[in-house]
Amino acid sequence: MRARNAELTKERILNAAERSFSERGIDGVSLREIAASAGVQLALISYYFRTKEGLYRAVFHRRIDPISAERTSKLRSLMARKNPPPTVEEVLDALARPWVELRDKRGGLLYTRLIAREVGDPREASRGIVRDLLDPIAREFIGALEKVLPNHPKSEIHWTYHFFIGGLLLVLLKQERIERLSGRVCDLAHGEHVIEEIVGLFARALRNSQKTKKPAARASRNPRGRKGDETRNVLSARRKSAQRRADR
Amino acid sequence: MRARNAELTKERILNAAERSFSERGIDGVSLREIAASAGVQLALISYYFRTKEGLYRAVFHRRIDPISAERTSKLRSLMARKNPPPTVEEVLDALARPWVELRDKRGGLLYTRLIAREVGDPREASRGIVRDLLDPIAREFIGALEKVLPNHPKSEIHWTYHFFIGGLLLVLLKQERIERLSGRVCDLAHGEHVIEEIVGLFARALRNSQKTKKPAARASRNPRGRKGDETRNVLSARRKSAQRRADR
DNA sequence: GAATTAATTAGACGACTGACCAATTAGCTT
DNA sequence: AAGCTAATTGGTCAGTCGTCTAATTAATTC
Repeated sequence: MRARNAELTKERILNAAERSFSERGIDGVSLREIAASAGVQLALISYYFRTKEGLYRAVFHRRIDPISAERTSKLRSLMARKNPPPTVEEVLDALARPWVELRDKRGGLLYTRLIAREVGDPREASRGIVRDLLDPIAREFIGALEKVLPNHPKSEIHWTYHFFIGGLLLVLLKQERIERLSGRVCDLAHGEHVIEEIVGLFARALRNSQKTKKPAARASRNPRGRKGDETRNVLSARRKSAQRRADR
Repeated sequence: MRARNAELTKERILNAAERSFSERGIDGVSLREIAASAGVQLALISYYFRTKEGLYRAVFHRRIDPISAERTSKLRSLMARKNPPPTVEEVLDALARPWVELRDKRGGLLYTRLIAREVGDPREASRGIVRDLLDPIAREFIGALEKVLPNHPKSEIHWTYHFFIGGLLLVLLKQERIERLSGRVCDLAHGEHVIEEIVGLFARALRNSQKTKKPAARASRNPRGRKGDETRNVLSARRKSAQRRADR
């Protein structure tokens, strides 16, 4: 007889479900498998989560709140800072870091994969998980990027945001493949390194954009719109480890 | 009675399968659904493709060969050109264009989504479709980027390649979401525009990298390793429509 | 310590799954 | 016109699916 502890039982089910769903998708797993690997009776899943989709949603909700909270609190305190003003690197860092660091925690990789899988699922729209849980974050970060880069056209900010997320998701998802292709040149194991690479690349792209919001409007200073003086110098305000690879 | 035409029947099955698989994944679809939407008897699927996975693989093989061929032929003729030498933009363009243009053809979006889905599937390793069909392309393009950017460290090239693919896949996959979030600021409908944005962004990032392969080795000309003189000026060799947005 | 409630068990339901088979039909060759 | 083979049909197979119900057990309350 199992010890009667509802919370523990739910946790066991959620853990097993998270693993199974992230490994084989919502349709690739049966509730019987989940129940078995959780060491729990099949009917307990229905008892606690009603349906299979209910369980699936519960897996998401368990983890999404802490991450979202960390992300937005990080971003808000960052954007509130006046001196020195927040940099592009810092905004992108606040966007990538919670994901990457979650990956390195126990079970975190599973959840990262689960999110990537849900994002890639054409049926996700009907579930609305992405829309409800991730859209608010997207809006907030896009808004922050627009504030940090006031002269960049809106469209470019949006494009960059989605390229960034896509790149991050793929890298977190296809770790083995990237290592295989790169001959271990890319160091996927250390999250700090991943953050450094992706933040660096996208910050560079944004900084060196030739486009400006209104082509002729504010053309007084910095006429070609590249290498904005004020955004460039705050590189010194970067995070600890980000410096170690800034050769010369 | 159906007209007896084996090729046509196979095509009908493959078309229906491509649609269903891309919409709901390999586990989200039953062979009966595919047979029904193809207007074909269930047993004909087994007859032509043996198993469900056999059908799945056939869907990939039907389309991957033309794309791979187009991509590599484009890339090879590009890399063979001496004067002017190939640019980063052109290499990235040859990488993105076949995908984007396929999307705009009949049924192409379905296949694009199918690939994204397979790439995101944790079980894809066991099938080996990505490894067999996409790894060769990846190696070739990474090699080309290394040739075009001889002073960039290998790792940066690799990272950039994967970020590029990830960004491209996500954008092609989540078209509706991006339009929703951007308030129609991003124009996903025109493939040319998508290519322009992603190629521009990543080329900018690569061009403005501060890193060099061997910090002090080949430091004769272009000592700071940024804004390579020769790569910068060939911007005029860019593709037709790429110019239309190069404001000022 | 009996009553009440929450947690857990065991089992069954109809529906659906992929695979397979033998029988039948149409088109081609000779 | 007959023979042969490829193409197509209708149906069956053993399993598995998610969900539900009724019975049983443990913990809590009065």
